[in-house]
Amino acid sequence: MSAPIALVDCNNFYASCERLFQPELRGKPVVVLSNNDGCVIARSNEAKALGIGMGDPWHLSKPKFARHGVIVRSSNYTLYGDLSRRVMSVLGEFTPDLEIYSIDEAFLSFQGFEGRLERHARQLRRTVMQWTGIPVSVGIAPTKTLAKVANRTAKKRTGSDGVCCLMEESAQVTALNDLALTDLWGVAGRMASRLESIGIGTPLQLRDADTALLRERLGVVMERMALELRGIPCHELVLAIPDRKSIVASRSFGRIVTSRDEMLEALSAHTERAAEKLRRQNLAASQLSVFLMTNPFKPTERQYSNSCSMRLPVATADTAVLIAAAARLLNRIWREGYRYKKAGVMLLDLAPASVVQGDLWSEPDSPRRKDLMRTLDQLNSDFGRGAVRFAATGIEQSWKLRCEQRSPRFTTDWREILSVGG
DNA sequence: TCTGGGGTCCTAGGACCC
DNA sequence: TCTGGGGTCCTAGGACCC
Repeated sequence: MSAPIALVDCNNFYASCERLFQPELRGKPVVVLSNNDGCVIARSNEAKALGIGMGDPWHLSKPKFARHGVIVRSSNYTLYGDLSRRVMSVLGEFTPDLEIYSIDEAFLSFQGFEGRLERHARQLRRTVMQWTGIPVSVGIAPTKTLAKVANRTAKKRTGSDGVCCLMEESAQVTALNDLALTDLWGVAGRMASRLESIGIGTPLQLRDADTALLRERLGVVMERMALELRGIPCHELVLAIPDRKSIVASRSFGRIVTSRDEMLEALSAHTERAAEKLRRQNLAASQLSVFLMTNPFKPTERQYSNSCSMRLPVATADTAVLIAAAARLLNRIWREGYRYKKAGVMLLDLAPASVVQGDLWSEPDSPRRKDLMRTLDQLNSDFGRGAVRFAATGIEQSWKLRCEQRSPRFTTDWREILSVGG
């Protein structure tokens, strides 16, 4: 039997956070809205009971909310982030083997607590409530996928005291029988349709399906899913926090954007935020991508969406360089005459900045350096001295890493962009 | 008028090399 | 003149998650 894994999940996390500081919200339907107050991203149990769905657009739901006295809050991510850290630190008191999976969820190893798993879970639950005021549910099972099922069952079953243990096969069958395919962690609408098309209509049927067939028809993900449902772990706890592989900064516009200048301003702001995140995590990016789009919810309007990415000549976390590159990319995909609703910047191909040591400046005659200097001169003439100065800093820090890891092809990409830009 | 933002993993297919 | 096939790397796109 595999070691027990517990999934601790905060109940209606954002709504619970709002309640913490406004006790008068307790017992009432509460929803939290997304950026720009666009749509519902969290609901208290009372709000769920009213049939309010995740992602419901606020502007369509307003009358209903008014009718039922639903209390509405704009989101406050600083608050949620802070409370999340507090909850996680309490969980850390219970075990060092902790994987923080998302802002409101963590997987814990319960190894060593066999025989008193539920008692241990109840104590954990009480402690988190006492120390942070946030209610959590705990699901225990031999695999992560089953722990997800257990957590869901704990939330749903009345009288479960917020804890559900699915270490026994019979208990697993009972719980799985209560679920639809799309209740499983990793199965959404499209995959459910594909499963149904090969005769698998329930979680139990998926568990018992032929794994070779699953792999052949649907890929390795569903094969693992079946194994996990049988209690055979395919996903281990990830105890060390891995470096990010990409960083995104994007926003829907509060009001429609139609001019290139305004778009550039927005993208510059996004790039700045992304670069800040990058530096905070001590990383550098080698690739940058920019995207923009009109409002897809308005089918009567002419639609346009596009994206463009480029490999940077060096890995950098420098705001000026990244903004200069983003401006170049915008020139490529900008089309006049559309009503833009959203835009963003993505940083990719990230590497630890601390590994990056440079010796470019000690090799004054290196052809790569000359290549780069021409590029920088061009940047300089386009974006002013600042760009070059900052770019030089970036190169100094990252040249060696680039040379070791990449072919020199990137220089042509970079110059191609420079020569095409408008 | 008004529909979020930030991530990960897997796969297929093309480029390239030998 | 004949004109193969396997391995690897990279990218774009799909699907999913919170």
